[in-house]
Amino acid sequence: MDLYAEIIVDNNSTQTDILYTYRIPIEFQDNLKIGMRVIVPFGMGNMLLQGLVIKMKNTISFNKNKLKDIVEIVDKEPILSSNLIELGLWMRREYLAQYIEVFKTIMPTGITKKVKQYIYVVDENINITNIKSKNQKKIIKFLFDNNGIEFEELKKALEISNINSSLKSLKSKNIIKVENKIEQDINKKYEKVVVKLFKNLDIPKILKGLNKLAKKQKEVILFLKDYKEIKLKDLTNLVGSSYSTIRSLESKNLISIIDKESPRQVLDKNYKKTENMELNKEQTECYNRINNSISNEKSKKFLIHGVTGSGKTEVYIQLIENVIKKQKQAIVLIPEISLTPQTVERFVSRFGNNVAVLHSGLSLGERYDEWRKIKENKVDIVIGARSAIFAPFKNLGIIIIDEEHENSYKSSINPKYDTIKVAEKRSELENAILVLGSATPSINTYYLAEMGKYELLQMNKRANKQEMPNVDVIDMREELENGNKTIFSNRLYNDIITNLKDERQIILFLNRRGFSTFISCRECGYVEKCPSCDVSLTFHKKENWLKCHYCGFAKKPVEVCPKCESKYIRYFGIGTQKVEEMVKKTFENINVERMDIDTTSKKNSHEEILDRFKNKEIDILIGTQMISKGLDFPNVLLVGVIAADLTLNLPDYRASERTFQLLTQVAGRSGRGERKGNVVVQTYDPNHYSIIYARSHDYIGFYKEEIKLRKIFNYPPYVNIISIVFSGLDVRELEKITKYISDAIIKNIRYKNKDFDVSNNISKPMPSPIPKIKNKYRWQMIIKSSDKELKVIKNIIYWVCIKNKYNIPIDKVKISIDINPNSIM
DNA sequence: AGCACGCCGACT
DNA sequence: GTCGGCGTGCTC
Repeated sequence: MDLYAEIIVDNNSTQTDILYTYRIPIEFQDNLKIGMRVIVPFGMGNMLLQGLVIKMKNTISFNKNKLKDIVEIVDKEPILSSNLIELGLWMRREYLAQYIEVFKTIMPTGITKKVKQYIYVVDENINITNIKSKNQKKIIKFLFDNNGIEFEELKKALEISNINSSLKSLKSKNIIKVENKIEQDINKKYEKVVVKLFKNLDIPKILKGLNKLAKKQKEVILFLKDYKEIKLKDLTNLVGSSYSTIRSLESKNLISIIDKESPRQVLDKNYKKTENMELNKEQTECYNRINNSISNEKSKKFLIHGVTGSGKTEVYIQLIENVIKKQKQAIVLIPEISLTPQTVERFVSRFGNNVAVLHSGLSLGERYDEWRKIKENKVDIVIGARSAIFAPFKNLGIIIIDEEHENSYKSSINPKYDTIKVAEKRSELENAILVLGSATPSINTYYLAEMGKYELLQMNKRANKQEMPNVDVIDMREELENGNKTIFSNRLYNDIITNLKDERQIILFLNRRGFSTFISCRECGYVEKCPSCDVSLTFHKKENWLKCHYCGFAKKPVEVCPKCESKYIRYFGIGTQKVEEMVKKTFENINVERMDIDTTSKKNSHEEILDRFKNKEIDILIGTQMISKGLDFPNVLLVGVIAADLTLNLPDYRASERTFQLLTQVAGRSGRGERKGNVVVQTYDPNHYSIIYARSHDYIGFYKEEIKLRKIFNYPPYVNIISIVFSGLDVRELEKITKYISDAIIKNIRYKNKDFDVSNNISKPMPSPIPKIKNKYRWQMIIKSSDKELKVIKNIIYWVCIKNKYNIPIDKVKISIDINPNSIM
């Protein structure tokens, strides 16, 4: 019977982004299934590539002569379920990505197999004088000493420009042969294990049979009495014997030494086991509502809006318990930055080694091991950052997304997917429950809850009946008028003093790192900028460097203005480094620590700082938004926000939303113990609604105000935003191409829909808010689209920008398309 | 993307 | 003739 497979080929090009059909040879027809990887010949050179089987069928609609055969099946079992394949196909259309990009995201990283070619001389006694070509002679000579060398190595060693044609010619003359071997990037980790082959009953007999001098061997035999098998390393350690002792026992067939796969240990197993906590009234209500749906086994979506400290995690845990009882599995997503041991511990201490953890801190091998634990049904729960949404569970029961509003749920690389949307889709495909949770839901999600797409569950009280902290807003303009030029208002200063006296710990928050944001000449106004990006350089005092926060460029600060040679160089704006310095200057004999990207770049430094804070070795912790999430330190009664305006003044439609979320989250770090906490918010804009509502912990009030503005100014959730960013080295060319593309898109949209309001929904192409990054100029166009029109517009963008229907010379520019981006900057 | 093919000019 | 360089066009 004829059977064909449609395959995604492992080739990173928009031009090969289609499904290719291959014939399935008879001998593979029984074993090949959708979701397996195969090796196929591709292109004119029949280069062997990995492919993923997406569909199977028994008829084809085009010329059979073009068909090639699948060469080999890679997997014994599908690595992707049909649900995950469908999810991937959906993502491709939704985010205008390529097949290969999507499926590389869904598959575990590094699983891709590469075919390597090994080159051999057929006859080692060949007479090379018969070979006329210089290059071919060179190759054969080299192969005499390096027979069976890998192709890439040969290429590197010989530096022959057109080595492929020389090899081809040699091959056709049967002088060399090429062997293909499939190699995988990551190898499983193996460990030697000793298996007992004798019965305990026979021990006396065995001991007698051994040589009198074989003292150690006898010890080992006796030791093995209590074991069926034991790791070689443990055995030699515990008995104090050497490997040779064990080996001689092996030669006597008393034991065998085998290589056993050992999963790398990602979690520290020594977490204390904890029991369920009793749920309060609100938690119980919430739990029951969701649990009903779990019992009904019908896909449903929930949004838990619960204030900071309302005990959402405990509800999640008890829901998961029930899901597992039903033989189903659970995915728990948390934002990357709060994926600290503190959060993971809560789940692991309840579920033990039934949990797999996936996050960016893992090595490729570790990640692969965790993935396989899920795949092989060794765990029922995965906890991880956004990519854990693709965990290959077979019977998914629930997806929980905590801190639903977080930016990191939107991917900024292709496919630029929104985890919330993907989770919605997956929960529908798998018939699972989706639970989103947040103290400050994103405006989008809350709107959808109001529209009935999510069932809204409110938790307004803190679980241990703690009171919400008191938030005071300080007008920094008044402070200045009263002659206070420091970065601390009188109020914050006094509060810090009292809290230090009471041996309480303090968190100070400023969402900007470095020392000064820009330096400029007072005489002529010259500002030091990055030579390859169009942004001002940030001064980092500790390293005495001006750094570019976009490309990492760094230089020593100037003492004289390079433009007018004036010595009056001034440093403007404050960052966390400056706050640190001011704290040290103002409050003596205290321990201060700063936590931002600059101090936490080393592995584990994040945890180390938090551990020291927990052990009260730090009095004042200063940090960026890194410290706004999930930290639960009962000894903190004061949180100070140095400048709330930073996020507020960004030219982005979500600036208010961000500010409100950030203030609420930071405030939530205060008063987690028995006593009521305090928050001091310093700002130059105390009457801004996001600050006013954050002060009274009034999410709903904020939401109502914000959603009104979104409607008036035509922003999400009322429209979708599509951002297309063009970047290239030549500005004039970039501008020209951007305009061609923009015109083509507008023309097509008009053609499809005469009534489309182009002037209100499509921005003219213009330079990006950051017009240059890493020497590449950036132009941008923004399209607003209703849900109804979105599909058509995306399709137009696909044909114009990706398939290049109009033959615009787009190969010189990079086009990045982002559907509903995090920010439009 | 990665490769072959074809065309051209340079070099033995 | 052979080799290297480069532009073009295709990949089931």
